[in-house]
Amino acid sequence: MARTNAEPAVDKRRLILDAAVRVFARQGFHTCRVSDIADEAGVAYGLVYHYFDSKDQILDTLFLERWDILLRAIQQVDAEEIPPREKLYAITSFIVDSYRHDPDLMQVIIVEVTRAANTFGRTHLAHIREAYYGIAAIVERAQRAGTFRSDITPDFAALAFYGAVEQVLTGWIFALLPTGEREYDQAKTHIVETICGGLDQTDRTSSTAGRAD
Amino acid sequence: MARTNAEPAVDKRRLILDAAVRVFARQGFHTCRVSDIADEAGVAYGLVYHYFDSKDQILDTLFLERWDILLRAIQQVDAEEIPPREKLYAITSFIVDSYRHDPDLMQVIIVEVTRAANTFGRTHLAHIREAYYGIAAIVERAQRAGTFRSDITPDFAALAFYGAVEQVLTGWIFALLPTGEREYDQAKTHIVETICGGLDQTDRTSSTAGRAD
Amino acid sequence: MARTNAEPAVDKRRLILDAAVRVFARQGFHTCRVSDIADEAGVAYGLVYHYFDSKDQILDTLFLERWDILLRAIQQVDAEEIPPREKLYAITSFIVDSYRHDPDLMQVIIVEVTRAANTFGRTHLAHIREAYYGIAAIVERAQRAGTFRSDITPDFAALAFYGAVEQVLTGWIFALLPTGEREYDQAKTHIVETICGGLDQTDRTSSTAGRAD
Amino acid sequence: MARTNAEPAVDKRRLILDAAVRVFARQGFHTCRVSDIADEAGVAYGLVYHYFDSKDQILDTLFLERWDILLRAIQQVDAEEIPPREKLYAITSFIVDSYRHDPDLMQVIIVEVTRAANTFGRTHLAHIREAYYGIAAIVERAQRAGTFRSDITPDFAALAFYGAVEQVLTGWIFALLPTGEREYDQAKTHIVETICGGLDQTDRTSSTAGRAD
DNA sequence: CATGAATGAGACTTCATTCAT
DNA sequence: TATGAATGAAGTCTCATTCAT
Repeated sequence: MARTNAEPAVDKRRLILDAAVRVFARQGFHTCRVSDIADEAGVAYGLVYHYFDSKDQILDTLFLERWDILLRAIQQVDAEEIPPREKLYAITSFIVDSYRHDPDLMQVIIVEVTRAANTFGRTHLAHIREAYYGIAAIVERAQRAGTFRSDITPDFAALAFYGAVEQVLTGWIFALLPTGEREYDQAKTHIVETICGGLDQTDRTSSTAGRAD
Repeated sequence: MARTNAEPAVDKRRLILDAAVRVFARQGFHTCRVSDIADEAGVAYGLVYHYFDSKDQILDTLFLERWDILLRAIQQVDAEEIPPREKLYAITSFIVDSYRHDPDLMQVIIVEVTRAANTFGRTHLAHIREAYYGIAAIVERAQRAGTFRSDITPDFAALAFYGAVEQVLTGWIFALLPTGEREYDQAKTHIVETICGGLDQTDRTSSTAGRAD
Repeated sequence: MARTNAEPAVDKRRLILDAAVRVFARQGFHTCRVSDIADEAGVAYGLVYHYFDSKDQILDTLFLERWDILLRAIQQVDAEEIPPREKLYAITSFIVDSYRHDPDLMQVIIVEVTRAANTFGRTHLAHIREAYYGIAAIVERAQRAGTFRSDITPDFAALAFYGAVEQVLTGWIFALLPTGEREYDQAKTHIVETICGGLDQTDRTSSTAGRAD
Repeated sequence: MARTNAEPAVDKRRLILDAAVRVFARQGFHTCRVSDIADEAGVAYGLVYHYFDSKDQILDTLFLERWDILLRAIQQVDAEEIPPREKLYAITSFIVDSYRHDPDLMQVIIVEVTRAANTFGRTHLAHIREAYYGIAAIVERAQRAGTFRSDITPDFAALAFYGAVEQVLTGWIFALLPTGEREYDQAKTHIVETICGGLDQTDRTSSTAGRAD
């Protein structure tokens, strides 16, 4: 008779989603069973199907929730009046911080969706592509402004940039690269430096927005 | 009475491997059944298990066969006395040409192994890592020679470089980028230009070994 | 609105076990399929795996359930203050009555476990051995009391006794011996008479606890 | 051009049978594959099927070869003019010595045929039964001669006797009883003593044909 | 006789999803 | 909402047997 308002004590739907993140990260989407998620969330098996139509839909939900935030971030960054290099830095920073704050979720999104080209990657190709387009738009504008070289197509540049970022995150996920606060911040600079400045030794007087460490 | 030597008329094992490449590329590893491979190869179901212990082992075999060739190519390139930028170009060229000559096989390797971080990628992590190390070694040497900047770790640079290459191939596989002879050759230059020269507009008089288009 | 307690209308697990007894007895463990059990029980295929990990585990469960009862019976008999011959009679009686009351179950236990030395018999050797030990303990005590001769080791006597009992049941199972209420009761006496009294003609004034027929 | 007579250098058929005995004893009939037998025999896979119609037939052959020898031995024993107790001793002795001389073969016959009631035991029931009948005939004659008691049917006595023998062999096979030359000889006496003399303590002046140890 | 590659039916087990309560 | 028992389709792998050489 207590709680009479509509708000439930706990949002079971959220409970399930959060549990799914942990389970997917730990066991992988295909290897885990729906019962593992229910167990992790501490809810009954059937309740998962009360809130979600399928196991797939849980991952879809997790991905879309987060990816939309990323897309909006990219758009927002592009709208700002800052140099393109800073825009790319901002995007890199957003992604890296996303991993820093919730490594499980980002691992799931990258490993199970973005890199899972044959399954969810294919399903969400349109969404994923939008991120590329957003980045390509930044590149294109920079090219028109003369800040970026024009002999590399924006699409291509966007792919290379995103590929580098994703690979670095994959490196963290699979312990190919050291992790840590310092590494995360360095990575932001290094990615942008690599993609914008290139690996070649040149006379460098300015660095990425003074963030060089 | 012809063929009297021990060589069989057709190498059924090879037949199965080649069929598996087509089936994996078309349907994906997890989606296809072993019978699909047998049907595609035109052999009996059981023969697949005569030559391979499991469905997994078929993919393992395909991956290892090809990946070892890549690893050797990287080592060979590193041993040559050419500028680091040309080394990276040679590696990129090798990978892109591999895709050009057998897109199905490269698709399978990338989509089902290299990017399938939670399944085969994990199994073959050690092999995959060796490619990174090979590239990192090239970067490191270039840094010591003063040709590459030294503020980006070789491991990091290798990951970014390989990430860009793989993402471009993924772009072709999923039609995010246009394909074609011209595109393949351009991609080689662009990847190296992006990673080595950077996206920034600078005074560029020389390009990658005269291969600029 | 009737049944409101947690007790299910029918215990499906029990339903499956009982069906398995009938199927194993009719077709043999190796010859039957899991679907045969499910069909016999009138449940879905998957439910069998909801309650049991494997087909093997079903047989294990059936065996262990029943064998533990036998072991307890042997222990109980040994604890009583009756002559050793009566103890052996009680054990024989218990086994024979088990067969009388549920011939299918006893057939399964004997044919598929106890006599299946290479498969389940090996798995449950420790349990089976315990029965021998229990019988051997009775023999040993009788030898110390001077009731049984001491030149035959208890282990050996136990094996011979159990072997005779099991062979008689096998005789019933495979129609080598006539079955029926009368035969079951006679068998009890005859087994004990044979093992304790021997086949030799002697001056016999007393028989097994007055149960001679 | 050497060996021109019809006799082959080695009897491959025998080679296969002997190998099968070892493989069946080691791995069990159901657990081993036909290729295991071929490997053990050092012959090609297909040759097994040149000499035998099926895997089953190999076991059938092994069993029948040996069992016929046993049946003949029983008949021969029964034909002799010796006391029934000595007849049973002779049969026991024959079986125990068979195990002593070729434990693998006897293990296979007992474990895979005689005790495998649901598979080969059923197939060869008629043959197995003949052994019981042979023993029962001895008992019956002894009953008519007044040497054996008449209140136990010959069939029943035969089953009990054979059951005890088989169980003792099973005890050796599965290490429930100690093995060794001494144990084998003692077992002969003990089995006959148990079945003929009984476990009861009585005034015993004569033992089994002076073979008591 | 001898070889071993080739065949293909068969059975277990998994697990996402449904549904009655 | 909440529960978890019930469903059944799907796919891998085994291995006895056949057959071309």
